[in-house]
Amino acid sequence: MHLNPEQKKAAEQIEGRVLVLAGAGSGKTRVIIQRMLYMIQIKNIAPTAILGLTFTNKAAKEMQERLKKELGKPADQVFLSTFHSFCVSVLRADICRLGYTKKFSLYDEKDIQRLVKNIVKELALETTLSTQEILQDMQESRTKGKNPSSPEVKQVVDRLFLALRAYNALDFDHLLEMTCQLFEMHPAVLEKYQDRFRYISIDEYQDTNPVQFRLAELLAKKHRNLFVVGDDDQSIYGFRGADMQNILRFSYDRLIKLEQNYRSIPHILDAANQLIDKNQDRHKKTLWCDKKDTSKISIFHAPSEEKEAEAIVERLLRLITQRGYAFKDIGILYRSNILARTIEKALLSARYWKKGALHQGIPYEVFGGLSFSERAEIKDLSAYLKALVNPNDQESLLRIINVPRKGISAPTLDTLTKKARQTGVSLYSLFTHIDQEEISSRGKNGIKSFVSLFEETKQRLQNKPYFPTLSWFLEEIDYKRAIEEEVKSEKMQRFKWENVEAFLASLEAFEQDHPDQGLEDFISASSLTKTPLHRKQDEDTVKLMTFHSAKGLEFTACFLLGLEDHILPHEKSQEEKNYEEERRLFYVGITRAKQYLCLSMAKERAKMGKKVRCNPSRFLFELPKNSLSIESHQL
DNA sequence: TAAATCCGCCTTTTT
DNA sequence: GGCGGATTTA
Repeated sequence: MHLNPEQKKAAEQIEGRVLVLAGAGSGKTRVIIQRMLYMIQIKNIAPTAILGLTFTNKAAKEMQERLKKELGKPADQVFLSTFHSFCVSVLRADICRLGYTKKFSLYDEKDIQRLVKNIVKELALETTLSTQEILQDMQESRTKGKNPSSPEVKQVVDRLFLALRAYNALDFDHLLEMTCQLFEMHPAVLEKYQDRFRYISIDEYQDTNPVQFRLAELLAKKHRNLFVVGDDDQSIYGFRGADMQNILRFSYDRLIKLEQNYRSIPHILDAANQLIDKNQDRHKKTLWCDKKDTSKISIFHAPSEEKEAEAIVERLLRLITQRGYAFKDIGILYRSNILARTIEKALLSARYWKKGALHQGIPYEVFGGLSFSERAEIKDLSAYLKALVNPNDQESLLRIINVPRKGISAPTLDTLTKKARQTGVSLYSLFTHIDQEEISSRGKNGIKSFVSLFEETKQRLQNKPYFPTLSWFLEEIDYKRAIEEEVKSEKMQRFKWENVEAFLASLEAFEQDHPDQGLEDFISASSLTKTPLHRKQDEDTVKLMTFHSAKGLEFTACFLLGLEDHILPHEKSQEEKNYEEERRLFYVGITRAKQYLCLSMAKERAKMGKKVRCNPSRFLFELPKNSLSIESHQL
């Protein structure tokens, strides 16, 4: 692997605090991999002393694979994972010091929302804040590591934490918070990790929030070897608590800028550079390349969103027929998911010739929407497992106690949960002595049959493998029939059942790959990743996704659509006068393209069922005219 | 308890 | 315009 001089500097700077500002397409993953190789092969550093933190599973997996290709088996000893998975493994070992047990459950945002809703209802707060606003305030105060803005919200947060503790459950933010707490309250534990991971690197550092910052600083405090890579110009997760100041004010011993771009042609880079230069709050850098292709960026204005979509499809087909591109070389990107609708329709009805035959429908995949672990049936299955592993997990228990339906009504459950809270007894232990409760006999019978099956399943789960027990359990509760009764369309039933099978298959695969790990490890691994654990190959399809999900990817050809004021910058961002992040978002979109980039907008667009007139995005006027080729929407 | 209707939402969302 | 969640109704 050849490195340019700047990349080489970065790869060979092993000691101290190093900040690498890596522009889009500047080969930063290559640098991280080379650096690890250099440490292990040249500097004789033990692979186990290296920790690499990333934000996505995809990035972690890619790094592990690339490292393995170069290094072989020792690559497995390098600890490469997401912040969250790293925290899970720390907490599994030592969370007992914080009053939890290692079989804790993980709650996702939806679970927390439900829980908070109930808490708000129960507290009957005298406040004008909606549950939504409370959630938002809570979220913000937590990621920023400060106090909520009102006493009511504080009350809700306190209550939420009490509930989570009683249920032996954590949410995603908690994983980070608790790990920090553990390290701060138990220096010996921290020191164990400091001494093990003497060399730490963090990817996409511009996306760290204050808690992640704290965590990284704690880990690196003793040996001071912290290597962070990022691009402040690509910080687009501010709305989730990411704090750009972390990268802008990182105190470094050495700063290295990677500005040579290996991805895009000159006009695309010119446009990107000139656009982002309008931002004030940034480390100044300018991307350059040595490519000679002088093609310009296409741009057109269509009379309607339908016409815009058709015009994109037409251009897309030209790329295929005239330039020999494959579908998978093409990305269609937009600000928000709703914008996918119109373009999908146009892709479905497109007709084209391929290998002498007339085809209808361009193959495509839409990214985003409900991820695997968020689908109702998958949430049911993991709720079963969570409750089996951790019977204190009241939320999971409530989710599945009446699935499939067995006559346990909401009021019955309300009575029981209230009693559980007041007496400090877990809901499940009330279930096991249900005869003593005053509830309907139908409810009693339902709960009794649930408890006996549950107990038997727990017995069977004492022994590995778990997979046959789960299959047996699903047969027992006749989950397939429950799905069939729940949803009408046959297509949907099939889809859901396939998901169930995929989940079972992933349990089986996990057990084979990790024979020494427990069921709780499988559950957290599967709730920390969006896709089922085994993934299909990259198919030859056009990819549709938001600017946000496109970060880190590249396409030979890119279409950015809906570039209208109110969409980009989004109207809700305008209220906060926060244009800079929106500009970065556009920058991320532009820099995804290697050879061909097409920008488009429509004069009118449906908004909540009504057509409204739209103006071109103000950002378009910031691009160099010389780099644009203004076209009619009709070719 | 389950079906029917009504209401309010609608930016992005690595984990 | 379309979806999920909550509330009302049978």
